[in-house]
Amino acid sequence: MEEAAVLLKQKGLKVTPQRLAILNLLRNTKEHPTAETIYKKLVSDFPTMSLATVYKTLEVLKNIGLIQELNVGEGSFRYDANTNSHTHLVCFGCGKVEDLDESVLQNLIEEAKKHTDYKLVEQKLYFYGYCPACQKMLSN
Amino acid sequence: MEEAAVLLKQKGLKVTPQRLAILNLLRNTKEHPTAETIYKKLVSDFPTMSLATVYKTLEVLKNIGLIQELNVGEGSFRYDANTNSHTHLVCFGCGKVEDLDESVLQNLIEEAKKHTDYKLVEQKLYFYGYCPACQKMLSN
DNA sequence: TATTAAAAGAAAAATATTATCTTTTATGAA
DNA sequence: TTCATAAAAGATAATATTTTTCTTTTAATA
Ligand SMILES: [Mn+2]
Ligand SMILES: [Mn+2]
Ligand SMILES: [Zn+2]
Ligand SMILES: [Zn+2]
Repeated sequence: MEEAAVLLKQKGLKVTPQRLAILNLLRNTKEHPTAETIYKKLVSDFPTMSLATVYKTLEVLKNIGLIQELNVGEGSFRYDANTNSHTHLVCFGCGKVEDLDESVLQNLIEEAKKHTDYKLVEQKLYFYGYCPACQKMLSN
Repeated sequence: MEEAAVLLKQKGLKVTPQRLAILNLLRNTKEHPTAETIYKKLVSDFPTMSLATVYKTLEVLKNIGLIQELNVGEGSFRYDANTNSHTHLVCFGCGKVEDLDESVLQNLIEEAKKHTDYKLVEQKLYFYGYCPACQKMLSN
């Protein structure tokens, strides 16, 4: 049995095809999809899938630490199976959201601690700009 | 005439009591209020104020660069009359949002540029944790 | 003061998300 | 393997935030 199934069981939660499908979809994409996008991608394989189930499942997966929720400032949340605190790039041109796969963040939290008396737990860093493709379009 | 009024005129926009009131409220608070909160604070002074006007005004003020919109991951946006790209602290305990008034961000964008081929325009950095008051409550 | 385009206000609509209710199913026991 | 049952899925309604539409009011200019 895979580790996600084990974790669900440990928490007293049922292992369902929908939960595994949503998790696997997130684990196999780099596009940080929204609940709506996830639903649309799964409904062909799971014709009875409902949007409510997607939302409820995302909540569950988030709560047990298998995924994280992103908020880049759109109307809706995006989801990411990479639960590490990592930096995202958001393209103003096409709207895509990508990882910045370098540890720009590495010592940022340590640096921030010097400047506040908050007990810091985590941080979110989003960069906004234009991806290479959109830069080309703009220059034409 | 104050500078905000001048700017509105320059853009061909009318200078209205509602617009000035919303801007002044934002300029005189440190709490990064939501549209709803702004509305509630103003409705006593402006009994005819409507929530739609608050939303439309925030959109206008944002578009002309007098305020910025924050999204710390709640259901709704917050607003800030400080339009500099600065870092925010969000308390998991009481939910308040404060500025981190140190330039933790200073060279962050320069550092990030080394690691991406995006054309970077801006960034958002939010730290999450517990404010001093909430730390005390937790330790009891 | 009169004209008028823009803004305000009121209310409806649109979205995203959450809650409720019924049906189905994963799970563990017999 | 069934069977019982609590949990999850699915359908739908409700909620909350934001946007849109429409009418009335007002800021700006002549
Ligand atoms: Mn990511
Ligand atoms: Mn601020
Ligand atoms: Zn792009
Ligand atoms: Zn606090």
